Amino acid sequence: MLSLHDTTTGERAEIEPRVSGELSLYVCGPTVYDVPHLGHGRSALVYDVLRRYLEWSGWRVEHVSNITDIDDKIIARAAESGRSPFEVAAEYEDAWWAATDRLGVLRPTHSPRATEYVEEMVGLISRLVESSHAYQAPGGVWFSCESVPGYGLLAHQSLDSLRSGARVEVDEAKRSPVDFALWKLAKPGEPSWPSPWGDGRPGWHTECVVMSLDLLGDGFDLHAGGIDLKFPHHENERAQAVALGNRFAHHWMHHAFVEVGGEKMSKSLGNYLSLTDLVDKEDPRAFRLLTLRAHYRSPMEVTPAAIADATDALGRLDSLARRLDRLATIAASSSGPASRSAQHDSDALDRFRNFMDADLDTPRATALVFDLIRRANASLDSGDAGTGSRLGTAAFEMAKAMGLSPAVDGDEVPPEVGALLDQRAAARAAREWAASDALRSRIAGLGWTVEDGPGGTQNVHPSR
RNA sequence: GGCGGCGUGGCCGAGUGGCUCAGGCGAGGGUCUGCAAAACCCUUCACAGCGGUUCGAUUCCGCUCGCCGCCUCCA
Repeated sequence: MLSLHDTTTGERAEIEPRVSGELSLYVCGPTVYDVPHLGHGRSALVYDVLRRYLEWSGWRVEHVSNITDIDDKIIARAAESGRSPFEVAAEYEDAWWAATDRLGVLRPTHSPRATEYVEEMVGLISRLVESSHAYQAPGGVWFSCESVPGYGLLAHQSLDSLRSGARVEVDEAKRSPVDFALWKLAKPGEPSWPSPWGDGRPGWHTECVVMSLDLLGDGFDLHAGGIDLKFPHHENERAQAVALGNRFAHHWMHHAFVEVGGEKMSKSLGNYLSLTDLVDKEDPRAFRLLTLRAHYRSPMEVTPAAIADATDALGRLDSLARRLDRLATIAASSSGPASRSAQHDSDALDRFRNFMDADLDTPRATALVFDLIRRANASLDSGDAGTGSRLGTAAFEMAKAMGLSPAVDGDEVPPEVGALLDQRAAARAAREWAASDALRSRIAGLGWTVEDGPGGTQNVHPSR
């Protein structure tokens, strides 16, 4: 049974879903004002792995992740580029899906946009005003944090200490520095929606409350996001929901940052790497493997060396896959009984489940995969095809449960490469090694790697 | 100031009160191969510092040093 570290208690707790075998999951998605960076990619991957693992285990996962498509930063971006905020949001939402698709992240079951929920947000804010949890002031409507008992649950701080540490200016007509905007009145030229308090737009913290409750219902199982969202964003979401009598999320989980030289990667620090660039230039699986090898609650560095490291490691996965494919082809063509339906190694799969169930210990799960790869190769080397494919199949099964698949060399060898391979086979048969080596170089120049075995050329695949 | 976290071998990065102290990458040596590649085997290796608890600590406690995050928008 899956247990996860819960932010509210600071302890690991077993996930007890509302409906057995089903997880309702809400993940805070991106504000689409720029291309996504590696930190956003990690976020998408962490919850993709959670979801895939649960689905692999037979659960049904209702996964909601929002798109914040109206926000001060989007408006600012639009202003500086002479476009409408809606054009800006659409462009970067496209970039978001394109990048996460390349990462192999499953699309959420629902991905609501903030602008689709403005009416509902106005309704929620109205109820907060009516129940005196919110107040109108110049500039908009504000939420009164001290009106909610237990404010600070996620921050693990009392309202007093939050108030004294607040770094925000106390102007803005706020009654308390911790209070936050529910509704921002529009300045001239800004996009706006009608409301009882005047035309304006919702504050950021309200959309997730409305959308999660609408799509998942109260008491949904798990609310998740980056550690920076813990406070104030999630605290404020919870405060609104609780103020209106909701239980809100049952469990809370937060993942750590991608860092650069020990510092948080962020737009404001200017030290970010674009996710879009990464998935264009590198094997997207390398980034997934890196996120798997670091625990989700630990910070991780993503350097070019780390990407190269992970890419090389993936080579082990791919090369075993080719080796087993070859074996299966041989077995199939000889219609022999050998290793046709390879059985999983159930002991290994049990260990895998234990690791994953223990707060998603993907580092150990990944280590297990690579250990199995080594053992599978060793078995194959010793001629034990049955054990080799059993272990290898288990490794691939686990990798799949974490969203990692061997690269399939689907594309056929192009004719010019095929011709060179034929020439090389002839040269080798004639023991003309110099000619053979020259041909291998030419083939490599065309982007293909040749691997020979005792009986001749065993494998040709695209170089990486 | 409050709250939270980090400091592991050449590098990345797990984990644990003692047992052969993950895994990947790298380096060196082997096996295999015409040579390579791939694969396997072997070697290399650590727990920031100082105290304390303990039969025994990298793992627990305290302190020191260094670093980071949140308390403002942020995955």
